[in-house]
Amino acid sequence: MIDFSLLNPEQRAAAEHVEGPLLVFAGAGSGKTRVITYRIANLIQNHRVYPGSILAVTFTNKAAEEMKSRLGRLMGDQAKGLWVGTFHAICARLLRESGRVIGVEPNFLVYDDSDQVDVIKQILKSLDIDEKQFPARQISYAISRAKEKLLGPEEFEKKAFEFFDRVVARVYPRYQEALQLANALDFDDLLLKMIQLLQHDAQILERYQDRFRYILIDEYQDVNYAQYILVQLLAKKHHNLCVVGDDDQSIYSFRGAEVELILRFQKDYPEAVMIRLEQNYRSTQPILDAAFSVVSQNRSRAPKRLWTERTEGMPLTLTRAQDDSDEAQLVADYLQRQVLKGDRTYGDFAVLYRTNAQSRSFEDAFRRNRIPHRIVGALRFYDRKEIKDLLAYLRLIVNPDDAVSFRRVINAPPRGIGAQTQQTIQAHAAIINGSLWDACQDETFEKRLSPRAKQALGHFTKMIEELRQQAHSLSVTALVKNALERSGYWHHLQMEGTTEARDRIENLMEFMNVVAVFEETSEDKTLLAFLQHASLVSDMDSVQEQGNEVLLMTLHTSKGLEFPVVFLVGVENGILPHSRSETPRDIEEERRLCYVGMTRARDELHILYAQARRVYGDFRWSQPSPFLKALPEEELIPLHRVMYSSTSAYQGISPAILRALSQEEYDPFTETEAFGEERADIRDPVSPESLLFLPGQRVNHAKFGFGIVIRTEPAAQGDYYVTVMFSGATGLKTILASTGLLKGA
DNA sequence: TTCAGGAATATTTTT
DNA sequence: TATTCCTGAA
Repeated sequence: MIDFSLLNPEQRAAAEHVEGPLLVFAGAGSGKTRVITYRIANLIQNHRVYPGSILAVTFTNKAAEEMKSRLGRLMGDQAKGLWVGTFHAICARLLRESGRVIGVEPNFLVYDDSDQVDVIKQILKSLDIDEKQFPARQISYAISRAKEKLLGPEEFEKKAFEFFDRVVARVYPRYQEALQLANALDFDDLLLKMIQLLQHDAQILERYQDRFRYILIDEYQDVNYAQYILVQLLAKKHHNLCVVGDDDQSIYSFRGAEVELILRFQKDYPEAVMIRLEQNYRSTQPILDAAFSVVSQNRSRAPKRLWTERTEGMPLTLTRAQDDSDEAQLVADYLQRQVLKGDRTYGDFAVLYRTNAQSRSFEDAFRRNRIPHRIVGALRFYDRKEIKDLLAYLRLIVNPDDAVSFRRVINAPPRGIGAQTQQTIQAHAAIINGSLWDACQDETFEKRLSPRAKQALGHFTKMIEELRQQAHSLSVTALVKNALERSGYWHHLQMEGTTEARDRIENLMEFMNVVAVFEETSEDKTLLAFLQHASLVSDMDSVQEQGNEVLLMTLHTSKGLEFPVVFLVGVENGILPHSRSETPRDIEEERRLCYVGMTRARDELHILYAQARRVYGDFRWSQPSPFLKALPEEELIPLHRVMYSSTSAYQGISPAILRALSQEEYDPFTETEAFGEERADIRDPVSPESLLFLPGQRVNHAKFGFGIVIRTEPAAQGDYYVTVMFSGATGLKTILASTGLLKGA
């Protein structure tokens, strides 16, 4: 039996809802996943719903995994047979099951964005369109947006009036043909084809409607139009649709997400029950208040406000830094102190920023200060060149007609098949109206090549052909090994001997681990199954294990996570909101981004901005973000005040006391005083250089002379002991940092 | 064919 | 400032 007593009344109402549409507004940290899992458990255990008739859709694999494991914990084997997965994974699975009737072969592979761009580049070349004027990326983006709106090439063509769109309209149909030829679907196609399938065949539609009697969509504020239509189709018959989301956390409109769709839910389903989860189990009240004051400036949002039982808490800090490196140094100083005092460990902190480029100054500062840290999500595992190359080999083994993979590996590593030869292949393929692979196999083709190229190409095709043969008998692990060896890829990397090559080799070995795990856990152990699996998981959760390190990430990647202490940095006009956001709609999304960042914080939230920063090389002045004007000013203190106050137990002390610690009133919006002066003024009494000692550092003592710091350990009252090895006969001594007898040397 | 150096370019990125 | 992509010389 499920114990509902752990839920608050609203959570419980949502979890106990059985029939009919349900809309749950689940604010940040409101226990959303708990509600979802309890509701599913309730359906199965108390209402005898067959697990296989429940469909739970998420946006990320991580969320899907999380849900599965929590369901498993809650009810063990009873959760078996549930459909839990991302939109894309579920569509892929269903299309393999019954996509044939609309011409989708079950062995299709999925093209990711860089594959798309590659295809489009080729098309641009063949159409003689200038890539400078019409970048492949932008065209691919335009096609993707069209598909999200369910516009096929013909429909798009009819609506394409602008110059750029006219070009897109020429590329789009060819792009589709190219995918068809390679038996590939892109991410958007997975949804598009699924919808086509359901609209094409009433029987199949009804079969799926009956199969998925209970549908649950997580993060509903992020659905795009295609996903919305798909959900409508599936839920049409039984109306047992539960959507969970938070319009305040909609930050993916550039990927096609439409907030309006969650706000419209009650119009779509007038009988829908609406529940708001407003109790927050994560942050302190000051943090929630500040976050609310920011996001409530938005005009288009459903009314709601988070509250918590954690009414006491450290007030936010708002700090103006001199420039970006000063900003990073301030953060480094602050967190280093907390760790030295024993109040926190490195893993308690997260630095959140708007753009990836901002990570640089923090990396520099953290490295300088020997602060363990990790940048999250900058380069995804499957986006690495070596991994993509290897995957291309594997895809080519499964399907030699895959043009993208063919081009990718034909000369990687360099094997003497250069641009000239590749062009010849391309041209011949066009003549015989076949794939690149077909062209190489064609008898009349060889005459067109130089002997040298002929030999090189012969080696290549023979190698692929042999690997293809082996695919029937060998395990994926063995195939991967063979592919790396036979292709010369492995050897090539080994020869290079650079650190970079070493990294690549390491990544490839990590990849082999992934393969091994797949072979252990998957039922279908074929290479095809592996590729299909790999194309839908990008983040590789397995290598993301936590260490005790400060995490750095963009605001986007921070969604769904939480940290004891959050530094929200670079909160400046032009960065947050970003200068590229123009319309009021854009600005509202930027504000939500700010809100998402703020609500990641459990105990402490520190907001920083710089007066100037280096942008693409040159210095530029910045202004604080207009979003900050919404913050309750009387609650704000700059970080220096907290840092250099003699009170160690800053946690839990009242805002009044903290304010009293500061000598003067602090107004974050006046730009009058010279910052340098203010800074010196604050730092002088106890500058960080004089109090912060790290192992390995050289120091000078008033009496003992020179020495090297061996270790530091927390003492009372925020102070700490520094153990130093002094030169000469003095040897080891332990000195209390606050005595001020030690100086950096 | 390859590789080195110069020009162009630089939000966010669940799948 | 860094990175990527493209062009021209060896």
